[in-house]
Amino acid sequence: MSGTISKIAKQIGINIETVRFYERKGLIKQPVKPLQGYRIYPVETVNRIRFIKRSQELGFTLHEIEGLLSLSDRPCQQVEELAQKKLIAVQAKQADLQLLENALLEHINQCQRNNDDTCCPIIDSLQP
Amino acid sequence: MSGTISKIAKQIGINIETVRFYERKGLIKQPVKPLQGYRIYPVETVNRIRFIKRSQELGFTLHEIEGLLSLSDRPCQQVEELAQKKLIAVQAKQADLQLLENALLEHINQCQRNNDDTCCPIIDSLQP
DNA sequence: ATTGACTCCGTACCATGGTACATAACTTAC
DNA sequence: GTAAGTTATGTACCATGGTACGGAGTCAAT
Repeated sequence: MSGTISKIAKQIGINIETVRFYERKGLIKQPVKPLQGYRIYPVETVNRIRFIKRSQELGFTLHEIEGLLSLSDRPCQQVEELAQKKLIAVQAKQADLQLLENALLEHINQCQRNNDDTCCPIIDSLQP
Repeated sequence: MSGTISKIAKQIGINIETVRFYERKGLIKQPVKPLQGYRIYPVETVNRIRFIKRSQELGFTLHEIEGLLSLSDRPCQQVEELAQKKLIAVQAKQADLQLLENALLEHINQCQRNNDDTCCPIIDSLQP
């Protein structure tokens, strides 16, 4: 679970440089360098990176993820407020995706009803 | 409909520089410079830019749009396949967002029932 | 004790999708 | 015909999210 940078990077499935990039961005904190040996990245940091990666898959930017992560360091009251804000962001994103899905579905449907192989409704509908 | 660069940019609602950017990217072709006067962007180019913008709204990258544009002479099937792939990705993203929304809602609830102001378990449950 | 693998650190570079700006030439309006 | 507005052209810069690399230092095994 915990380990040196290459161990945890491999475990998570990301590049070593990405770990360092997150350190530079302040998204994770760099473990203290021991007098002897290499830095050991604790489980919490590994989990934090996984959280970042999962959030990215959900369409959050690193900046937004910073906000999500900051939830964990604050008193409960503030956490709730931030969570509410994020909830609204998530719901807005869902609405956007719904629009996108509808548009795609409509275009695909038109395409499937099309017998004329020489023209495509998707292309046509995108062209004004 | 057709016009000089600033006319058509304003018409489409984009920056002049963006038109030039698309020229540099090869997404549209630069009209021939006439011996007298400014370049005139034909209707086809205006339509092509609108196509690019509409496609972007549907979540396609410029690279994918290049593919779409080059496919426009090809059978409908290939275009449909591209749209199908995009649709599946969109639906997966929606499902993930639904999970996140549920998690946020649940933890906002927990937060409201929580009397201990020093700890707040919101983030932990979002972690893998 | 030396080789090979890994870490550390800084800096440079990459793609994506633009945006800005300087300078000159040209066009249009008055 | 002169000023104001546009165009033309090249180059530089921006944010985002990384990736690569050079030159140390350090570690583990033979």
